[in-house]
Amino acid sequence: MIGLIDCNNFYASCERVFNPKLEGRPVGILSNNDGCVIARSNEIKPLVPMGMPAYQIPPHIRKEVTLLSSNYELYGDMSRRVFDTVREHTSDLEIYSIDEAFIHLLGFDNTVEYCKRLRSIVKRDTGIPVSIGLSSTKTLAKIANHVAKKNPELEGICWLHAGEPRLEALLKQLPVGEVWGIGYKIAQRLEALGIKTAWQLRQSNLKRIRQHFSVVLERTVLELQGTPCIELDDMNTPKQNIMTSRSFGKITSNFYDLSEAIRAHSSKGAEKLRSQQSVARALMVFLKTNRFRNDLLQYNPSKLAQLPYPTNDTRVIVKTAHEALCSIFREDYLYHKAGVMMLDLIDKDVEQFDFFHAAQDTKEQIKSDRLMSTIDSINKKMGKNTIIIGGRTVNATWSLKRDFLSRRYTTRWNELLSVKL
DNA sequence: TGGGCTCTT
DNA sequence: AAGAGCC
Repeated sequence: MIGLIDCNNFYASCERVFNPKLEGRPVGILSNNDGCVIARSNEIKPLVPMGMPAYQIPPHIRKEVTLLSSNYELYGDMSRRVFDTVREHTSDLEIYSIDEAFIHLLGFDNTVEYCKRLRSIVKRDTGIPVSIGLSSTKTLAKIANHVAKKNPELEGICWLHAGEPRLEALLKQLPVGEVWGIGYKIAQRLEALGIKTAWQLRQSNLKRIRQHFSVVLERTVLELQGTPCIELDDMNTPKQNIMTSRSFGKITSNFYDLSEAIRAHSSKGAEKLRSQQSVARALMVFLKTNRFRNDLLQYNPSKLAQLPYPTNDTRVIVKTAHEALCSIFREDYLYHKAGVMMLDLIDKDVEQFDFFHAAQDTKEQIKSDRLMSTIDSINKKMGKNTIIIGGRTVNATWSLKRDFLSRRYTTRWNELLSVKL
């Protein structure tokens, strides 16, 4: 049996752990640059739709709600705490996202009781409320989780047996677009074919689905029928691409703003490569103007650049990215976003023995590795950006807008929660 | 009016 | 490369 543990309103719940005044209040968390609402407490859900740009919230509602900038350092650490706690009580944990994990359980009689206990332990030890959906496949466990959240009398746990009559009734009133893996586009196309509910999808002809759509949807149908066929990557599976990008707090046409942003992004990309023991053979630098500003000229260039040899050396990557930037920069535009993608990644150890790519002098390679791992370990110990390559302006004009940021209560000594006695 | 990833066609 | 998905 598969269980899906999902943290309730995760970002809002994290904020509430350290600021109990937010309990019972409508709380929304904003995307980077305080752009749009990406997470909501239950109380704000009827007032502000998911994804609404903050500036579009009507003033009379804005007055009533608390909006916070996203504090990923806090959410990331709270996520780790939640799943460390879960891991103490289950053997098989597959983390799926910052706030969700699948667990594999034997279907013993008191599974529901067991999950209730787990849920209260997580709440006690981390302050985060979770719900658990149980069923025979991941897709059905997702639906069970949804049911658990919507029906408070279930106390956060819902077990859906693949064969039970209740399941049919439930799937019949579940719009097809709410099934995991079915987004807006596919839902539209399914509805055009007369498939409007999860039940109709479950009963539909596999061959027909395969013909009209893809194996992905075929697997979803099988999962709805109770046949598990969706495998997730292990958390340690190295990424195939690594992207680092940000939109700017303010649009800019200043080359030095852009070159600083690209330096920071490519440097971060190199760090990410090293953390998964990969090297890149190529990278791509891109710039974007603000597509919502019809009054401004649009320009969205990108430049693919080969690295001189497969590498994760910050110095080489920053230099290559800078040259790519120079080749696409035009000064007559106002840029809104810049980023760097690491491409064509291979495992570092494979690369070292790869005759065709052994293009770099071995001594230089060893020196580079030692320098990079020294930088990484100092940054790990002393805080990120303790050592950086090249300069960096604090509060650069391109940096993020985060006007409503809470403290990083769990990861910074100088931002700990203070209590007055 | 986000950022970062995967998969399939 | 484009287009779909997820959170």
